[in-house]
Amino acid sequence: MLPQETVPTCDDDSLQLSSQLCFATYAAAHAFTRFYKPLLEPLGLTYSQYIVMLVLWETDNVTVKEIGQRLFLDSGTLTPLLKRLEASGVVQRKRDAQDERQVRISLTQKGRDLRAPVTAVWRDVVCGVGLTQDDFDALKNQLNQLRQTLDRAGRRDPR
Amino acid sequence: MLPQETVPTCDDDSLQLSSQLCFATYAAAHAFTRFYKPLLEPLGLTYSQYIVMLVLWETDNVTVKEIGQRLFLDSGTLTPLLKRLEASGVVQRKRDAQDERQVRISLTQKGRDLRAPVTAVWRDVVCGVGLTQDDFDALKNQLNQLRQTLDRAGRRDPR
DNA sequence: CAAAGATATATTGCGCGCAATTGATTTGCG
DNA sequence: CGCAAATCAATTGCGCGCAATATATCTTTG
Repeated sequence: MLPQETVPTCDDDSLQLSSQLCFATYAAAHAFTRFYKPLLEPLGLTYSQYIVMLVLWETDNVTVKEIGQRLFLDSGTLTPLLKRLEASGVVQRKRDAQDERQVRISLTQKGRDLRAPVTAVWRDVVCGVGLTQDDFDALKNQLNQLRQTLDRAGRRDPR
Repeated sequence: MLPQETVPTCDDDSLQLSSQLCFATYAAAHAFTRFYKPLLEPLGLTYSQYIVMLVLWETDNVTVKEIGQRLFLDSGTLTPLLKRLEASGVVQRKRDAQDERQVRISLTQKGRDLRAPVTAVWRDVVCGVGLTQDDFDALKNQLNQLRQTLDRAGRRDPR
């Protein structure tokens, strides 16, 4: 008998909640935001704002578009979010002088100062997930791979 | 040297987007809903409505609370969602005669008829994720485990 | 049986995600 | 150059998630 690629079964029973990889992903993602919420709240950040700040701590003075590409979010999500971050004083929004279509986002001192307490939060989360380094990385890589596959398969006619 | 549990590192570089398991989970979950959207749209369902229907196809005539427990959602999310499902004619909402606090959700014929086309959608998704049965199940189980760990760790003083 | 507490759903308010559209700016092409 | 197409951000509209609160109903307890 030849070794064969076993594709997940598609019989009738498979349409159960417990069989759904999508639901496991969905539920785990929401569990993460629930877990983060009380930790980020004292810092005045939501989970989505937190991942935007991660981008800025890595690369300051980026455009809205660049943030969107890294986070897979669009301007409809980012514009109001960034305005809230600006209102709370952690970032500054400014039209690019060279290309006035773009808006560049830069950290304020208050924004830079948030990095240390957020690092502490992140330590809590790492402990909270209760995984070894290897399992942590393996799971992360599988999910990144899955996202990429889904997004590529999702574009119609990907020639 | 003793074998030791390797906890994920917490040095300064770890606070990068690419190191974040939470972001990988978050992004994969949104990729799933993006992938599902054009497939479910012709059936008049959103992704969230889809997972509610999964519950109902497994167990008809359940209370809002039971749906919430299975999906980790509360009444603030479910009540308006179920009203929309009722408005589109796929479910019926009715106060329980024995306990008037409860609202029981049951499928209409139109709701039962949706099961077949949704099974077809699910086949598309299974192919879209491009995983073998084993990888699919393993990833699903790890995510379920992760969700459980996060939710348990999240409750303060879990005595 | 009445009051107190527990339970189930509904409502309100806020912050996302995202599709679709708009407006401003820049680029590309004849 | 001049105008059409492309690009970027903002806006609008809708459907979640979820905390906090409100309301109605049931249960428990004295």
